[in-house]
Amino acid sequence: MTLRLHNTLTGTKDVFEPLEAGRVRMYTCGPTVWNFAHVGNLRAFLFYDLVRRHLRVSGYRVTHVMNLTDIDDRILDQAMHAGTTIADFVQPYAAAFFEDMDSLRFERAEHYPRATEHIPEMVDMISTLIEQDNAYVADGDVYFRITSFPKYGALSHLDRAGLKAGARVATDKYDKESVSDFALWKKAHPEDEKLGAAWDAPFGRGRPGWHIECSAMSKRYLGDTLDIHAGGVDLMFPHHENEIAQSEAANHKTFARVWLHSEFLSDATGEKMSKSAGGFTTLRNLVAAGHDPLAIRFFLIANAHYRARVRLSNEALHAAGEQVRRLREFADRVRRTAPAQRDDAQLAEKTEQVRTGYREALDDDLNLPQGMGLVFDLVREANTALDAERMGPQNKAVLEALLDEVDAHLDVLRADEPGLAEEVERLIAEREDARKARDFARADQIREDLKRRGIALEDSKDGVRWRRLIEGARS
RNA sequence: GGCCACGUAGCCAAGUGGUAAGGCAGAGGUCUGCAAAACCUCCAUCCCCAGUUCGAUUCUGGGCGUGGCCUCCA
Repeated sequence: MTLRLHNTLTGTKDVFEPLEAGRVRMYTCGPTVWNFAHVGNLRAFLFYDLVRRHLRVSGYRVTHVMNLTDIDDRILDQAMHAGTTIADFVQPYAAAFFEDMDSLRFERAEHYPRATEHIPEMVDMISTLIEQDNAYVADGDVYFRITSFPKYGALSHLDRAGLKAGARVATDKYDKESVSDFALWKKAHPEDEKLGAAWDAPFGRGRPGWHIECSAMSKRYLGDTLDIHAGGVDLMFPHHENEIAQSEAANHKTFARVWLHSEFLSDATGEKMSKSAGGFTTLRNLVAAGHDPLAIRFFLIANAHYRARVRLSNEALHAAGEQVRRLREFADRVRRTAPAQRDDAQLAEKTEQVRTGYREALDDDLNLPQGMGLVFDLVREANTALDAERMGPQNKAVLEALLDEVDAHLDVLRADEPGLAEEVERLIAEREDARKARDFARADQIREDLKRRGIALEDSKDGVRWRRLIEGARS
């Protein structure tokens, strides 16, 4: 099994090999906590989650760093309007971010550094860049001198000419040597003091520019060279390009060996979802609309490949919910069915086939959608075998192992409410008595009552089963 | 204007130089006290045109369409 990942730097799927055997250093661009994360943001974050899970499945020890940007122009603006400090303004959104992460079952990263807690590291790096003439001070601001870094543009494949053509920004706003030079440090304004957004530095009091935090914090937690750096495609330019310039100029080492970029989520109209454009949907919105967070998780990581654009729609979300339901139903059935005497050779072969194919799909640039196609194919065949009572002990063991492997990525199968309400069991028993007495009216009434409370009952030859209805799938 | 993706059934979507996974939705059926679940059957010549090839949805060129980046942005 060799893992291949699509590296933006080379534009091809390359065999992944970390610098240090068995260990992966990964940095991923996290949220700017000026608002709730929207589903598009979450897609990128969930992509990081998939990467880290698969690395771990592949046997690597992963050190994953995901930053929280808690200072930038938007935060400054908002805090000003709210009449608070940036720290106070950001707090609820940072908390909301972690709540969203939890309800979507992100696996926690090892570090979540915040920009404002790493000012000294940034100041150090900026000082180095100034000493080396990679940066210059202009009227209290500090800029990175792009002409000092010839490789600039290698990641996004933009050349200087293209940059100039695209430079439609108000260029006279700053004292930059060149329009494409970017800010490392911004001079403090009087308002910044009130917002708690100014720090001392040898080159003058001020606040950090956006890009420097990632360079400084990744160095602090992961060293000069990262194995993997990931983010959304919109971060490729200029953010990641600037990170490379800063880090490589300062450290004289390759910054990141593999760059992974996930595609956008578009809204119903097919356009990119973005906070600044206004029309965006948060996880809270979707949950309020009746979608299960795990259906959303499934939709975002398993419905389409991470490098394909995805359009958010109720129908697609519903489909994802059904798929999760089907998988859970199946996993549950395998678990609770007593194995037959003998194993079924055909089922054994199929399971092994799917298991191999699934691994290969994931190793091929994390093609989870393809892997799921195989899994659902097996679900059907295995259900047939279960119907015919052909699942033997070995079959069962391998099936369960496969489901565990799949859930190592998906994480939608494990239940989060282990202790089943005793009351439900009691009502089921009561309904069974009613059925035996052929009092179907009473039996149906109990089933209806439970359904209204979000619990479905199913009669099977192995007895009555109950399950929680997925939100939104209630009818 | 520059650079770059994508266009597969009602919807979502994977994929391959040799006549297209999977899921949702829909139709019919088996099973069942009813229902649910499960299973079975049905449901696409892969945007258009030209070229390369024995053969292209898959390669090349052109066209049309959609979208992204070039500016804060996952």
